[in-house]
Amino acid sequence: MTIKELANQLNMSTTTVSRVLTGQEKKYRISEKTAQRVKDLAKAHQFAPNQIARNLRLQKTNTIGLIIPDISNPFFANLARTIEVALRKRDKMVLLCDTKDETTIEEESITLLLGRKVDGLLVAPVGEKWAHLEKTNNIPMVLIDRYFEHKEIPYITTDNYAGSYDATSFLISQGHHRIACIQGLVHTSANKNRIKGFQKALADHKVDTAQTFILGNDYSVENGYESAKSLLQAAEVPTAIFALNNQIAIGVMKAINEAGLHIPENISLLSFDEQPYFELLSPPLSSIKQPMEEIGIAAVETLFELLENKKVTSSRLKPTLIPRASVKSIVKS
Amino acid sequence: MTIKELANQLNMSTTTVSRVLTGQEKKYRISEKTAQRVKDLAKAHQFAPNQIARNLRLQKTNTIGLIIPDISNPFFANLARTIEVALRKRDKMVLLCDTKDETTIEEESITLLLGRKVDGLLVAPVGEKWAHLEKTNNIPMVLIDRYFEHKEIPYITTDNYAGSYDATSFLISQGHHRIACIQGLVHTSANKNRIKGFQKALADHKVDTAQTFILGNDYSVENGYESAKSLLQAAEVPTAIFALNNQIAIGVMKAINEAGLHIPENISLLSFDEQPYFELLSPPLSSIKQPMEEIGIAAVETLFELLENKKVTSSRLKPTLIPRASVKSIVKS
DNA sequence: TCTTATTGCGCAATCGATTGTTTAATAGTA
DNA sequence: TACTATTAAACAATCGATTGCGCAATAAGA
Repeated sequence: MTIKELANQLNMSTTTVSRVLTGQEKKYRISEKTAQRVKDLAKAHQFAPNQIARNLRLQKTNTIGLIIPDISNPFFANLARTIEVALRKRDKMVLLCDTKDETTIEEESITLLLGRKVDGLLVAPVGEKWAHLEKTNNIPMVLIDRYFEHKEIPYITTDNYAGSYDATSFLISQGHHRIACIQGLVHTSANKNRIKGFQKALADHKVDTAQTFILGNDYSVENGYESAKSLLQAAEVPTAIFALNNQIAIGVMKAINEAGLHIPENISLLSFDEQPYFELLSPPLSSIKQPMEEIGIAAVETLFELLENKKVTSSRLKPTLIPRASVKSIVKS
Repeated sequence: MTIKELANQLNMSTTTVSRVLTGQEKKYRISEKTAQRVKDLAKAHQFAPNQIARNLRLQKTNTIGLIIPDISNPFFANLARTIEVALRKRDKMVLLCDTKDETTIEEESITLLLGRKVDGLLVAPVGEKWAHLEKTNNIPMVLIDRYFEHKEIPYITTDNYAGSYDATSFLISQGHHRIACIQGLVHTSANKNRIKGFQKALADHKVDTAQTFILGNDYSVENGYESAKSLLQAAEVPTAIFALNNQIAIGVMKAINEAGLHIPENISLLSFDEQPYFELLSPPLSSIKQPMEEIGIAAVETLFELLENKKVTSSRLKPTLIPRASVKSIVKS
C-alpha cells in the first residue's frame, strides 16, 4: 500500500494524503472531513509509509551506525543494550557492525554505513588507524570506550588511567611487587591508558619495575590463557596478575587452574571489567567496575547534541575498585 | 558526490555512468575508453552510490532485521555475533532490535522494520503473541531459539526437550528425586519444551512428582535469585535445582551463597546454557550446552534459502550435557 | 551510392514520499 | 455586480540511482 494507492481510492492527490498523514492538515488547511477520510482509509489498510522513499526525500534516515569490536564480549553487549534502548526512545534504529577488532572490517563498515546515509555513528574503534574516521563527511560521531588522543573526535570512556592506577595501587598495598599485567589490543587508548596507570602506580610506590611484566596482545580469553601459561613457566612467577579485561581474566583463571595452582594462595588476580558472575567464581574475582550504563547513555546524549549542532565535551567516567578474595595480602607482618 | 555530478563533470549522461559503475558496461556496449574515464573519476572522488536511492529503485535493501529479547544475555550476544558475521559475508547488514522480552516492543519492532523494507527477518520472539509475525507481508522470516508449534514459520532451535530430558535424567541418576526447576518466560517454546523434557524424564524414571517444583517466570538473574530464595525457605529444600538458563543459574548461585549453603554439599545445581566461565565457578557448574554457532549459521542459511524461494525445513539441534562438580551424587550405596 | 547492421550512448520514466507554488472554488466586501 | 480574500486541494519538481527503449553515428555489405 502506497500513498498513491490511497490517493486513488480516495480520489484525491498524493499531496493531500501525505499532508494529512504527516499531521500537516492545519498548516495546509485540509478540511476536517477530507482529513478524516484519509485517516480512516489509512487505518483500514494499516498503511505505513515507505521509509526508504521518505529517507531519500528528507535526506535523513533516523538510523545510527553502531560499530563495536566484539558483541560477544559482555562489556560491549551491555553497552549495545543500553545504546539500543536509548536510541529507540529517540526514534532511531541501530545498524550493527561487529569488527572483530579488525581495522579492515572497521574501515569497510564505515564505508557501508556512510553509503546507507546513517545520521550518526557510535564507534568503539580498533584503534590502529583513524584516517577512515576522519573521512566521514562530517556526520556526527562519538567514540566509545576508546579514542584518539591527538584527534578532536568526541568520546565517552571509562577513566582507564585512574582505574588502572587504583587497581595497581591496591595490589601494591597488599604487598605485591612482582606483578604481571596482561594487556589487550596494544593500540587501543583503553589499553594504553591502563598501562600508563599501571606504570605510574608502580613508579609512585617505588616498585622495582625489573620485576614487573607487561605481556599479551588482544582482549581474548585465549590471550589470557596463553599469556598466563607462559608466566607460570617462568623462573620467578609473579605474585599477582592484573588482567586488562574480563575475557583475559577468564583465560588467566583457566591457565592457573590447569597448572594445578590456586588463586589467591599461589597467585593473586584482578580484572579490569566487572561481570555479574565474578562474585561467584572460585575464588570471587576482584575487579575494576566500569560504569557501562552511564557510558552508553552519555554516548547517545552526546551524539544527539552533535545532531543538534551543539558543542559537546568528551568525558572519562570514574570506575570503581571491587576487592574480593582473588587478591591476597602478602604483606609481612 | 552523486552520479549526476559525475556525469556532469564527464559531460555524459547518468545512464552511462550508472551502467559503468554497476559493471554493466559490456551488456550495454559502453566503450572501453568511456568506461575508464568514468571509473577514474569515480575513484578520484571516492564515489559511493547513495544506497537509499538504490534501495528505493531496486526495491531491495540488503538489510536484515534481527529481533532479540536481550542482547546483554551472552546466549543472544553470541548468536548475534555469529549472525552478523554470516550476514556480512553475504553483503547484508543488520538492523538490531532488543525487545527486552516485551511483546509490545516486539510488535513495534516488526512494524518499524517492515517500514524500513528489510529483505528478511530473524526473530527470537517473546512467544506470547504471534499475530504480528504473520502480518509481515510475506517477507522471509526465520525464528531463532523459540518458535510456535502450530504455526508454519520456519525455525532453528536447540532441541530443548532432549536437552532438558537428558539433564533431568542425569540428576535422577545421581540420586536426586526432590528437584526444583526454575523456569524462564513461561510462554516461550524453549521454556515449554524444557519443562516437557523435565516432566517426561521424571515420569519415565517414576519419580514422585509431588516432590518436584516448577517455579519462576522469566530469564533474569533476579528471577533465579528470588525463586531460589523462596525454595531455600521451604520446609523441604530440594536436593537439586535445574535452572533453565544461564542467568537464572547465576541468580540461584547468589541466593545459595547468601543463605550460607554450599553447592553441591547442600544442594546440586545444573544450568541450561553453557558459558565459558562455568568451569571456573565455585563449584564448576554443570550445564546443557547449546550449539549456539550452529544455530546462528543455520538460521542465516535458512533465511537465504527463503530469499531464493527454496523450500526450507526447520531444525532442532542437539545440545550436550556437561557434568561438573555442581551436581553431587546422593545415591545411597 | 544506398541500405542494413552494429556500436555507443542518452531520454525519460520509475521507485514512494514530500513540499513550494498554483489554481480553482467559495465566501466576503464594496 | 465586480472584485478581493480566503479556503481547499492539486501540480510538478525533487531526492539519487536504475533501466526499457530509442536514436544517432559509424561500419559493413550490396
